[in-house]
Amino acid sequence: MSDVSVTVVTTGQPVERSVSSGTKAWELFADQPDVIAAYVDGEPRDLSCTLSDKARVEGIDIGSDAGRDILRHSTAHVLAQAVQELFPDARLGIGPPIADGFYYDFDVSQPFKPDDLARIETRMRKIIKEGQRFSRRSVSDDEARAELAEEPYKLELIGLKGAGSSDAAEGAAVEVGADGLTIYDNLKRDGSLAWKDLCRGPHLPTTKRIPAFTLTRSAAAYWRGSEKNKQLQRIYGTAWESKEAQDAYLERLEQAARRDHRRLGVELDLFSFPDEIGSGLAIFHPKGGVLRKVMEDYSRQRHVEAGYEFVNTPHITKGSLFETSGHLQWYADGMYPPMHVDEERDGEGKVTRAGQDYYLKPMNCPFHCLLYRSRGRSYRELPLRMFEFGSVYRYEKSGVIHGLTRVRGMTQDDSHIYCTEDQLQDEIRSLLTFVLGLLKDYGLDEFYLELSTRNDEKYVGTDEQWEQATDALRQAAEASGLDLVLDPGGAAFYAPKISVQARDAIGRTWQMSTIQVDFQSPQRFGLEYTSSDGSRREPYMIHRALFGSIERFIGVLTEHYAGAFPPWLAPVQVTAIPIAERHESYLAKVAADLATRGIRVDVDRSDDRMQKKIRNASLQKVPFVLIAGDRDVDDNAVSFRYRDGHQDNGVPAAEAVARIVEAVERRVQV
RNA sequence: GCCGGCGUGGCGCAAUUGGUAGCGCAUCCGACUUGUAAUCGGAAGGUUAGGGGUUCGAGUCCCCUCGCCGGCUCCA
Repeated sequence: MSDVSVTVVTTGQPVERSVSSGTKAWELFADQPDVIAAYVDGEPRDLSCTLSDKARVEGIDIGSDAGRDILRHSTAHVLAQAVQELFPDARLGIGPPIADGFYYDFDVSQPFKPDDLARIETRMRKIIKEGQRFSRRSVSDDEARAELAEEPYKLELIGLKGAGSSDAAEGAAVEVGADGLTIYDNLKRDGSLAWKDLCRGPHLPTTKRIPAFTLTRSAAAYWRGSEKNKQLQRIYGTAWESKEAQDAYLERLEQAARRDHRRLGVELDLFSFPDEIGSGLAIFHPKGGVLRKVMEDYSRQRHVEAGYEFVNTPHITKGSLFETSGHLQWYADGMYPPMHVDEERDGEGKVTRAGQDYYLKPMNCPFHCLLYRSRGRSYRELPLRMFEFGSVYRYEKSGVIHGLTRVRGMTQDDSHIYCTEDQLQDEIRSLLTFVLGLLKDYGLDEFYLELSTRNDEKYVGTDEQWEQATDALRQAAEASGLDLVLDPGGAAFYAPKISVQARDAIGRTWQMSTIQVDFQSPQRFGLEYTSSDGSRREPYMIHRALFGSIERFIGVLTEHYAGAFPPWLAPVQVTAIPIAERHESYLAKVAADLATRGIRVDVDRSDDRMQKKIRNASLQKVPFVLIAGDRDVDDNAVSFRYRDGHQDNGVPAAEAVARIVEAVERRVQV
């Protein structure tokens, strides 16, 4: 038996090894139980693959990103096997790994019920216990078609194989690679076939190598992600390299649930959604109202400094405005239906006076275009920056409404900038700086940008216009130095956009600000200005919202801070707690001092015990708790208690006031 | 919009096979006045989301509407 030479890479160190011909990858890693697959010349492969001469082999650890993907993908296979054993009529969709888990789609006559998930999970554990081997074999297209004759969705994927991955469903790449087709057989200990699936692989060596998994939920999902297709039943699950890793993940989910803004909105008395008003329509309670006011006030101040002019426009308009803008053509479904007014009829019901359709506005831009057009404009007044907290109403589909982050009524911090071609680039760049600076002031400081380009099936305007607008945005985005991610086809019908994505305290990203360069609206509204040479020109228009909407931004910040807002945003900044009733008047004086400095302070005069008052202030996440008893009164001092429980006792009252005022003014977190 | 789940006082939860709606917190009243996350006692509060049906009897079963939750699709 001849030897072959392979290079084994462990922790970055390549080592040449000579092994006998026919050696399989697993033999190199026999002493490394965490290695479940290997890169062979850069390609992920099963450990059962045979190594060729000069191969470069690197083990894939089950706990690495690549390893977890393989683990989860293999677990998805076990799920599918269990489902087909329990529900023989179930047809297979696709089953890829996803962030933190996996799913598999099935076409079944009856949607899965919660009880079914429990049964399926039990069956999966049985399969795992059996230690079935994942065995790979190559097949021709015709062989695959013959073997998978009962699986119409797999056949469809085979048919798509050559068509380019963009046509296939997201996640389908794990089933069908660019190369030849492969089928994975699940073999029992005795070598008999338990199950098989079309799959590119690689997989774990055996089902026994799944250390921890759980099925999380079932839901419907459209085949290949299109509403036009049939809905399949999707089962989601998660799988981890150890029980501990899975527990940590489940704990993270619980932590995330605890900072859910919908829950905190109730607990902190910030806002609510009374059924009587309607879905997706929030009311802000006094504490949420203060938060909102502070956010708006600061935003207004920054807009004044940045040279914006403040405008105001109504909530409703005749439909013709949105015919001009094109919104009725493209987004009528997303608008509240019109109010038909002023129509008159005679006794026989015959219309004697035609009525008018009024719409709730879903956008502010057409109004701002009218504002621009209200008189002749000179190049001297450009760039003209109009700002408005504009309330808009969108008839979002019932299934998408979610707390404050997806609502039907919202207030945008909306702005439209009209400028010359020469000013466009500078304007976008300074806007980006402005946006990022503002978001940082609110405590978000990790960003990347997304560039959404034309949707070829939904747009107006010429190729040149789109190219120019997209280039302008791309250049500004690249100049920002932030990571830029492409979102092909993600633009609105009238303009490409840059969106600022912000990462929150637990690593989730949220789309915040958007900046769009629009050539269409100025044209549709016939906007122009007189240039220095006396000619009439069409201005460029930039749409931008920094918060997106105030509602959404409050939702995001609530989750980012888990309700523990920095002092400048906190609805109640200070709660003063007397040790006993006789200390109330002393604290009232300190509180009055704070109040004159603009601090939002409450003295807790309830007849609860002071321990209870501390608990209440903690639950309300008040940044500063000031406590005073005999010792403090005698020393004209107060004792600080911070949200993390740490103490700072005997602080002179004047210093305490100064400390609080400074924290608020500097907008720091405490 | 689609699929599934759910809907009990302000909030969080109970109510055996259909058999007279309970608890904790919050609220109100009273007592207590205490140095760092829940003092004690009492009172009040619900047409069980709304409507219809089955039944001697419905919070429990069936239908419709509304709303919420989890996904999918969508998001100007």
